[in-house]
Amino acid sequence: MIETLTKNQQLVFDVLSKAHSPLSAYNLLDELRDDGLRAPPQIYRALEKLVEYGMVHRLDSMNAFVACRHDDHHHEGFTAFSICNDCGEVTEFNDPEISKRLDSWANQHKFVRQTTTVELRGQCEKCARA
Amino acid sequence: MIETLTKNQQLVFDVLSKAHSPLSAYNLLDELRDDGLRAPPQIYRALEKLVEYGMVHRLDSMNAFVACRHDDHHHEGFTAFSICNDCGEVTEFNDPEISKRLDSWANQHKFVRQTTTVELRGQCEKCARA
DNA sequence: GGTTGATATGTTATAAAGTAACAGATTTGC
DNA sequence: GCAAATCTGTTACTTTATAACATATCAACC
Repeated sequence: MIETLTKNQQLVFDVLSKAHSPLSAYNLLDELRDDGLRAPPQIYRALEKLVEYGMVHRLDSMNAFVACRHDDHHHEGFTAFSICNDCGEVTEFNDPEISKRLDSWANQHKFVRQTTTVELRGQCEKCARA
Repeated sequence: MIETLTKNQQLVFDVLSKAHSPLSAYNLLDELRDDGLRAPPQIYRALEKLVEYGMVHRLDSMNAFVACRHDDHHHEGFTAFSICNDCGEVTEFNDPEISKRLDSWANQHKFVRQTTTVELRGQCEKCARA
């Protein structure tokens, strides 16, 4: 299922795809001012759709956004992230065992899970060595 | 290790302890205006210490805070949360297997983990039935 | 091709969350 | 009792996010 992006969605997605670390909505706004995006709602609306399509992830622990690096967005379940506090490097991973344990906890407690946030903050290998 | 709280820390902690759902810094400010807390930094400074002591948790996915419900704060590792989007009920849990898998991922990728966010958003049992 | 309903866009204004910086008060350890 | 560290109060500001409303574009159907 490939989504057809609107102009603003495409602009936002392109900037995020080329970025080497997470960008805030206002970082995106700065990048895209010359392309005619002048106000926050234009950015937030594009982000909302991109997140819905699974093409962009929102990092709750830092109020910022990254393009999904998986070829296939829409992988079921959730995505976990490690985020380097020094260089901003973000790595996505998905451990089925963790997924299973969260499911199992939710089932036992009859909690209807809608979204899941898993974020590790710390230092990436390179920054830890430095 | 029992922390001695300062006046403002105690005020903030008391309000959080009595609350039935997460409170934002500004909710706390509203509650505590009559007690002499008039500006955001007073709240944020108290929260910072309380979080450091492990007595309060910050919920990244909603920019809000809850008092820790475990008798012993300072449990090693991290705490996972389920948060009801309807009623705000928060449950803390700690699955050692998840902890282990996250450790294992971090070790394999030489990622130095400093903090961990695990938050499930959805509906609690009661709200799911309604 | 024109009408209609849904979705996307542009804009202004404002709300909500968080921090910098500085002065003064209080506590702690010696 | 003094010095260092910590906590407090305050002003002003930055960053993040949304409400509300008007206009424009698109898709589908007759």
